[in-house]
Amino acid sequence: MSLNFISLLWFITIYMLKEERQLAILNEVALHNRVLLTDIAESLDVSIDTVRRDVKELDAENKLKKVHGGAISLGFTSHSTRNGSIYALDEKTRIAEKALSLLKEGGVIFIDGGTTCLELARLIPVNLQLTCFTLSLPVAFELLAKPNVDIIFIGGNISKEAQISIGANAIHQLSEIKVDYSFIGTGYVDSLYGLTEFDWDIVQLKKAVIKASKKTVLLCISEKLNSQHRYKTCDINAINTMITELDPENNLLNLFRNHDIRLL
Amino acid sequence: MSLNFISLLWFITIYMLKEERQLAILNEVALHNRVLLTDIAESLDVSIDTVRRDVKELDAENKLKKVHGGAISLGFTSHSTRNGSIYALDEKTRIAEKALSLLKEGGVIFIDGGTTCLELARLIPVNLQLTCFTLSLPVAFELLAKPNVDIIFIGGNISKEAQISIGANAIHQLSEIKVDYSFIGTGYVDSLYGLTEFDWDIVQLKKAVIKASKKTVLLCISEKLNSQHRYKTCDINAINTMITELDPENNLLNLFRNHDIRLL
DNA sequence: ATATATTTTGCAGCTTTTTGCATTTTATTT
DNA sequence: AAATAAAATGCAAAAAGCTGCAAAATATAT
Repeated sequence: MSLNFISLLWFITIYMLKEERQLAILNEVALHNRVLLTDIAESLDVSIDTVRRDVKELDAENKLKKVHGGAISLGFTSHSTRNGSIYALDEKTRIAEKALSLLKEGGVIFIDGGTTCLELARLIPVNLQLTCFTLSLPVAFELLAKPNVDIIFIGGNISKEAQISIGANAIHQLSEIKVDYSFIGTGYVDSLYGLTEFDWDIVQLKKAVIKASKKTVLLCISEKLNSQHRYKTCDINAINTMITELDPENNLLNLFRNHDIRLL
Repeated sequence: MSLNFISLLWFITIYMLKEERQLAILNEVALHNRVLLTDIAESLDVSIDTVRRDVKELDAENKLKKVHGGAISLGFTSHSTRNGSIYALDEKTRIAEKALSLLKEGGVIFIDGGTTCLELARLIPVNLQLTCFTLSLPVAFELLAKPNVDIIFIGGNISKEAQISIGANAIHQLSEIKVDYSFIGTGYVDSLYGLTEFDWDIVQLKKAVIKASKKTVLLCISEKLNSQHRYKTCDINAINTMITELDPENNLLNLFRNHDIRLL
């Protein structure tokens, strides 16, 4: 027992457990799709041999792919959903990174479809324990790679273009859950007209999602700000937090400051 | 032009893993269908010899076609989900082809998880109109490519290893549907002991599938014949049609002939 | 708590891989 | 056929990987 206390002390000060180290490596790989053994050795302050052995083990466990001089993500090689180039990927990645800060160990969240939300799913740290609802096939796929994430897929009719469940069944199932946070995208957003969509079905779905959430987080590239369309999902006030790739103080966000909404 | 971001990457990291480089080459080929070795060498800032060797390897792996002075895309052959080599793929393809003969225009079917069933999903003709239930993420993904197939995904907890919905929710939803044909796989099958599985959860699910089907079709490579495990899904009589890669008259199937089961 | 076994880690020497250059061979073009 | 471009070949330097080993750390047993 007292030994445990000592190892805890060690952990805090200098020493890192093998498992922690390997998780750190996996995290790095998940985040950047690649690592160099030398970089890891330096940043974790262990010899390159140790890193090499770690990577070898992780490779044997199929957690990553070891290559000459480093390691790459498994998804990077095969069909990680993002082979087809995603529009404004950099912005979306930045948004997703900010959203990560809202995630808490053991939390229950919902992740919407769309490339920005997919990016969020992709960036979830491998060591974070979460329960995650989704109705997006690509998101579910991405989450398969996270050993500590419980995935619950909301079934229903699958929309080919959006690759998500839609329809009455999906909506009904949403009505039976309540998550801490939902991370959603939107087709259009305006400080006055709120969130709007081109598609009526999608609106029904998003309404159900918002109703199923204690807090709703909107992930939205700034390009979509001050745009609107036919069908309304909700008022801007229904959103608790809005994350764009911009600095929260950016002038482009001024119109949103009057509302009861947190900008990130 | 489109390689600019890569040279930026290079500049920042000073070193690029061989795999990354090859991925970049593949990307360029996928994007423009043709590349010149000299261009690649310049934009990736490596010698032309290195590029040449890379392209040679990629060609050997059938990722692209090497031509004099450059490389060209293979065409739209391999861009499906099946990169990871599937065990006994030939056999499974033959099974799936036979299963296709049971599909009827406008039919309502269920497709199980597993590589054999995935192969069936892949081979569904693009012009065939179907309504297709599934609880397998890979199957759903594959069906996205079929414009005339309505996909209904049975939601639930997602099993990471099987990549399917499991649990009470999935089972309950299955209880509310009835399909013309279900195409299922099994872990083990024996003429005497019927269909068995290693996993109890899976058994519950398959029972629900069978109950939800007017007719049940078992897709099963002959290697699994006469094997059994702990938990029982159903008697062999519960199966209407069994499809293996073998000729229906093959002696290996003799034990199954006594039962009220159609062999294909 | 102490002693013992097991695992982990870093190091040294040696092997393998990767890469760029020089040279020769092969292919393409005019 | 000559000129030119591309590919193959051999080679050497540098980087990375592997193996065995001893010290250190951790786990287990007494």
